[in-house]
Amino acid sequence: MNEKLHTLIEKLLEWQTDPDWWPGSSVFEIASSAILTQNTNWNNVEKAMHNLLDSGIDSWEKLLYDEDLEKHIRPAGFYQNKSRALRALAGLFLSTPEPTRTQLLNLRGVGPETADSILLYALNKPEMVIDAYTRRILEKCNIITKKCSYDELKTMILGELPAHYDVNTLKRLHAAFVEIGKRYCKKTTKCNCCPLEAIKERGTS
DNA sequence: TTCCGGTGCC
DNA sequence: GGCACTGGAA
Repeated sequence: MNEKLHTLIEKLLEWQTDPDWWPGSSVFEIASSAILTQNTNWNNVEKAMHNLLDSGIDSWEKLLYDEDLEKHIRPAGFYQNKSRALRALAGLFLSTPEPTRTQLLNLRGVGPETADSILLYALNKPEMVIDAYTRRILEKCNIITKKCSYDELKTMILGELPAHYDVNTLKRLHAAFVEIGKRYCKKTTKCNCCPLEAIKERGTS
């Protein structure tokens, strides 16, 4: 039990963020954008998604056989890696509509964060997403160090959640991390206007 | 550790 | 012109 982390999570859950904040109206759109957003500004992801949808690519089958996939997703960057990952994901979803975490992780270009994003937001499975925002906020609050692995951090956070947490709680918690990360906890800015500042200043427990 | 990468902000 | 952006692979 980490008192400081527990308090921070309680605080974040008080935000009452929208559990359905992740843009996209289908499993295809949500899961595809999870690939596209890897280390990339969301603004660029939207451009890539619009290119796909404007070209009539709105299903795994169409994406799999689209010869211009690289061109369409170009604005999202890393387009060679991401187009390969998208095709791999399309193949998996076409054969298995509800893939497991292990199946997702076996795809080249799908790591733990992308897998958890797809499971939580596209398939409504109870997984916690650990992203750059989550990590940065917890580092600046002196709750973790850089050495903390993805799985360690995920386990740590799940251990502080209310006993009967559900999928929407996980979505709202991650949404709150993203919100704080985007608005206050920038990489190069200070913490003095952050709503979590009080927690940061509190000593480690 | 380094590479993949276009976009927007400073 | 420099750098950050909801990562992942080798």
